[in-house]
Amino acid sequence: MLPPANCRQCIVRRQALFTPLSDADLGKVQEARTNTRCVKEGNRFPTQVNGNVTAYMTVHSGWAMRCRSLEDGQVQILAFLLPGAFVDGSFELANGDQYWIEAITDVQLCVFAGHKLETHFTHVPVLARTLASLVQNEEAVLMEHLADIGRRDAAKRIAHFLLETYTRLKLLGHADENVIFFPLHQQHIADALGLSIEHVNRMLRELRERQWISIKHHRLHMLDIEAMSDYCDFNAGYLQPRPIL
Amino acid sequence: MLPPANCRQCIVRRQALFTPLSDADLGKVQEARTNTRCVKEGNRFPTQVNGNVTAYMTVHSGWAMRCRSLEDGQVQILAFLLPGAFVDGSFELANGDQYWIEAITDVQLCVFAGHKLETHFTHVPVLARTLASLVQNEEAVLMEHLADIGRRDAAKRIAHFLLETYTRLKLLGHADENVIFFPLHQQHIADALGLSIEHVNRMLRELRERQWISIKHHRLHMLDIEAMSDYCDFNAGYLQPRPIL
DNA sequence: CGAGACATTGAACTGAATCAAAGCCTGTGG
DNA sequence: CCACAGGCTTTGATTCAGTTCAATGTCTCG
Repeated sequence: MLPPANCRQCIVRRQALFTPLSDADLGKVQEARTNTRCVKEGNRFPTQVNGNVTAYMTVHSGWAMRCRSLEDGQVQILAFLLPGAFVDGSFELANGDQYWIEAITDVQLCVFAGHKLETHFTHVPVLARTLASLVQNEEAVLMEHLADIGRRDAAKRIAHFLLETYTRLKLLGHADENVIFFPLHQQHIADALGLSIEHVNRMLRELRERQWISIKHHRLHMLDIEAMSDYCDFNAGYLQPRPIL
Repeated sequence: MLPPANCRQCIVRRQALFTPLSDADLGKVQEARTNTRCVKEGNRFPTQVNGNVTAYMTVHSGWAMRCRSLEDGQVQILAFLLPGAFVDGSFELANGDQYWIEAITDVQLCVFAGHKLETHFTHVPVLARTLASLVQNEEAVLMEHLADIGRRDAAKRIAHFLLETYTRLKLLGHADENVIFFPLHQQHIADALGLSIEHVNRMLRELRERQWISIKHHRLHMLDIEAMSDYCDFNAGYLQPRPIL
């Protein structure tokens, strides 16, 4: 799915950084968008485009992940980025060896020239305020993951993760009839939740045998959201975007 | 340590939200500060003061923690708040049963009227931009905790946590000669790192026997930062505040 | 048809939890 | 000045959730 030439027509805009912008302000933002770009499955997001430092990007379509590698070769997936995600790549730029962002499926990116967008943060106050809100929403997800990994057992952890992912996509309008597109392999789930791939497999079987989920051909089917939410204490509250004032 | 009546003289200001403000802008912020307040050890931060919703606070002195409780009674500590921390309490306000902020020592707070500060976010663009940067720095710490809990064993996890805490205080200018004030009990460490208190005890002994640390009378002494950093792959890069543009 | 990538299963092992007692301060009151 | 109560810390023994190791199965694609 290619991004349109004009940001005004963009379908992910309402979930992204540029939600509350007036038509005039949106025009300014459009100027900062230097280009669009496809990152192929398995590749890392660019930290530079055309020789310019490009700290800012929006995921227009596809799935990506923010990664951290430890010195013993293990990988921790810190977050999954879905359409609409606004990425400030400056952190990865500064710590490129240990942190990076990688495409899980092919990803369409809108790339913004760092210095141009920074200018807008000053001239369009609501933009900076929206950025802060977006980062806070991201933070809420991270905090819930922390509770997940720190205090829930493997089965609940996985159940919670699947419910969260389903709900995020639903809020983005990408779920129909309790089914979502789900490109993750068991290794991704293991790396995100701090488990071994074999144990993920066993626990997924458990959830399958309870008739709560079914995963086939990269489609995740949620068969009993209520029972599952109850089981792992999932409450979607933390996923609701907080109002931008 | 009481906050001064005038924000211009505040010693934590350089680490906090109001770092880059001009004298005039600082005056505006000062108006939004409705009062200061002491939260006693063990008590929760206020979500209301004088009947007003007070979503914003700065920790002027003392230690606090952001908590999440799960339905089975377990607690996950999501973050420790140190002097200079800027707190947007709106999330806790909306999810008060499950999320809250609690004082570990007596804490001096500066409290801001939500609506007044929001106004300044619009009129003083750099303020909103700074907020976004602060939240991003917080996020970096959270991400590192995720890697910590997800992929490091208990001993490394604790070593990493102690190094992080020491470094954060050092960056704030609160460390002298490899010693910091350290009010945490073993239960706090357990709840932050997803371990049992007994295991925390055993692993602390291990670190003590290696002559890496010593904890006495609420003082943490770092005896061999180099060896310990090496052991647990600690790299302070993620703690450096990112530049506010 | 064969190769490679991913998923699945089983058995043995282990890091950390749990359960159960002591030990050790610190402050309080007789 | 001593006793003792309560909150933390320490230690040991046992158990268990989750890892590791080792195959085997299955799907897809050239």
